[in-house]
Amino acid sequence: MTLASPPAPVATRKSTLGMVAQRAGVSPSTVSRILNGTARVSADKQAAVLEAIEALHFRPDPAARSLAGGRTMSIGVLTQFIDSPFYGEALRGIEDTLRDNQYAALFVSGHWNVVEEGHRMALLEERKVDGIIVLTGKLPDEALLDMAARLPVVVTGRDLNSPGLFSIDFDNLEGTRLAVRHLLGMGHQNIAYISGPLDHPDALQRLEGYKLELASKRIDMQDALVAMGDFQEAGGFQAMNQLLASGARFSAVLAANDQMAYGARLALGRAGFRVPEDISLVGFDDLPHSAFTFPPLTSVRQPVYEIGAKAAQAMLTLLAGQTPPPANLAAELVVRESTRRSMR
Amino acid sequence: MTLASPPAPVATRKSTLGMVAQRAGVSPSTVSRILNGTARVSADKQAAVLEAIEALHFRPDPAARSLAGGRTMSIGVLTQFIDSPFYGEALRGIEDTLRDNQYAALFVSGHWNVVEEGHRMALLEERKVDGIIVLTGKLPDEALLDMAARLPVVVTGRDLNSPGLFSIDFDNLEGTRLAVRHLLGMGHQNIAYISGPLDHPDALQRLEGYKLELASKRIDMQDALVAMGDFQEAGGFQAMNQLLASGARFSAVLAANDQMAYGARLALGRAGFRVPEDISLVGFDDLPHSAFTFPPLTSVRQPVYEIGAKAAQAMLTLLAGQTPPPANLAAELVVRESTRRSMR
DNA sequence: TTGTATGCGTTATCAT
DNA sequence: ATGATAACGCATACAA
Repeated sequence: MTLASPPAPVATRKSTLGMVAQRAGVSPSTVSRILNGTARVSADKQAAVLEAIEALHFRPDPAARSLAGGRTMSIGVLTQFIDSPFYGEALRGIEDTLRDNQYAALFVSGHWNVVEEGHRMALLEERKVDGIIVLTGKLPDEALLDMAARLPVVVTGRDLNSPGLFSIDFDNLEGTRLAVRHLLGMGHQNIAYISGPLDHPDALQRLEGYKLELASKRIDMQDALVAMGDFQEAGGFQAMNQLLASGARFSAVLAANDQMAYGARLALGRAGFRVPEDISLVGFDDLPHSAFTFPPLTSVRQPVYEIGAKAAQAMLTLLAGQTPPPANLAAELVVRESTRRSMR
Repeated sequence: MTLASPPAPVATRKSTLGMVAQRAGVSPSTVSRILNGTARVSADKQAAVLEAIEALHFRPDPAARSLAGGRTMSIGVLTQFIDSPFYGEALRGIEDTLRDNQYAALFVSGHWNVVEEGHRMALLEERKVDGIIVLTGKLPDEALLDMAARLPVVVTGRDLNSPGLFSIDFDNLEGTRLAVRHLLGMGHQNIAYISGPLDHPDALQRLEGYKLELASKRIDMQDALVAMGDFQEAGGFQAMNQLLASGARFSAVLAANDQMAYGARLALGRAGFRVPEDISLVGFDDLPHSAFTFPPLTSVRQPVYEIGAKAAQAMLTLLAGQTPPPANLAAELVVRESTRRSMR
């Protein structure tokens, strides 16, 4: 070992932990400890290292960390469609929160397909993410529990807790109840319902809320008033046409999501019905767009951005070895101009 | 070296390249070579290794690869808002294409803010992505060129090519020209325009197209017919109100994107104007939703998913050391029901 | 064509 | 509290 090495030129190439150690006159381990808060170090060394990090613009290499068994500072996020209008806001909430904490998000899409979701989860694990946030999806609870045994997991859309697994449920059931109550309160006795595909957890819960609220008011649900959609505009359009063609009587329509409500609104217009003069219409999700449809759509609002942010926060808490506080984000009804008192 | 090792238990823990080599009876380097196609190996060894990989379910560790200076098999994607309705489809195109080629996408958001975009680019480089796809944004060309010197870069929204840099431009200018031509052809002489924010590249190009088409038909542009929006519904709404309040005469409105067109349509409706009977309305982007507004919106369509897919393909080509073929995705006008012949 | 040896940047184990 | 040292899993120069 040569005694006198030339004074370290400031960050010629990419600086490493070793270079920081050298410049601060400490061992690499000490630098690592300071970086990770793994152990206490004396104040003076701490200062020297911090100075060196600053001077060399040092940033730990995620790959090296990963290899050495440390944190990768990245969180996997299993979403269903990267361009989902609904979950999109949640992604933003997650991204913002993680970024503020030096974590990077690795987004993958499961396309509402169990097999694909499984593959993506495996990919995330392979990539050694520090934790996984699952936005709803169709994975069986066991799969999540199983994953949670190895990695912190936060999941939305279910009520399922265990050590290492934290869930934030959507208020789907209460959401549709709110909507039905609103319509009932305005004198609508016959409320049609456009459901999402029933193999979809959100769809199931929302339909349940519709039934429950009706039942609680002692109104019997008419099968002829329920049509199936696909959670897209096209499905809402078709479902509405079907409802119209069936000859069933109704003065209001509740769609299981806003996109289907948009489609239904078009079908209604085409058939010569005015909204809300002839038929009242309510959506679910309160997409940003819903305040600007014609007429603006009454819709059930879920604080999706906040849910994403809370999910990310919960993940950080889990990562810190603590238990996140239960998160309950209530749905609320945003009344706009697509609903009015029944004239019948 | 012991002669008889117990028959390798199939993938007890995570299998490594070393384990594959051992099982196949070759050296680790040979396995690596086969994995990367770095050199030719004899057919028999090749087969043995492939068999072992299969049997052990071996998947190379991205972190280790990265550390050793190899590919990370991940591509950074700089988008502006992870939940953008417009670019969302491009993200899907990118994701699909990359996934089919064993690459993972690392999405980051720049929020149309040069500084933030710079930070995100740095983050991507830190994470040792193999290449970066930039969806438009405000980064100066030099920044991209600079990055391209170190990493393959594919960028949308500009016309800028150099070794290691491939660009796919949107057809913004021709897009608005198409829309104006359509309106002109229907007898509309006074066409109002709702522009996006002018510090936004897309907005600038689209406005230019509007001006150019008008000029080419020897119609002089009236400043009073141009209002500024923010590329969101709210901005379109306000801009439309402003246009209405100004007392300017026009029989058609062209909005620089669909979201503003939605807002404009609401403002029009509120003011008692019918679309298209009183005023024709054209949007830009042809978001999936536009086929279902009331009335369905005539809009300029850009094949966004395809652009995303092409960008990803171009990246793969670049990664393979080749030059991607020039990609020209033409815009087209989708005529729906928000436009009709002028009655004046 | 194939194998050996070395290093990538960090964390963890074990000393001290 | 701090330092030396050994992995982590892979790619690659070098040797054969």
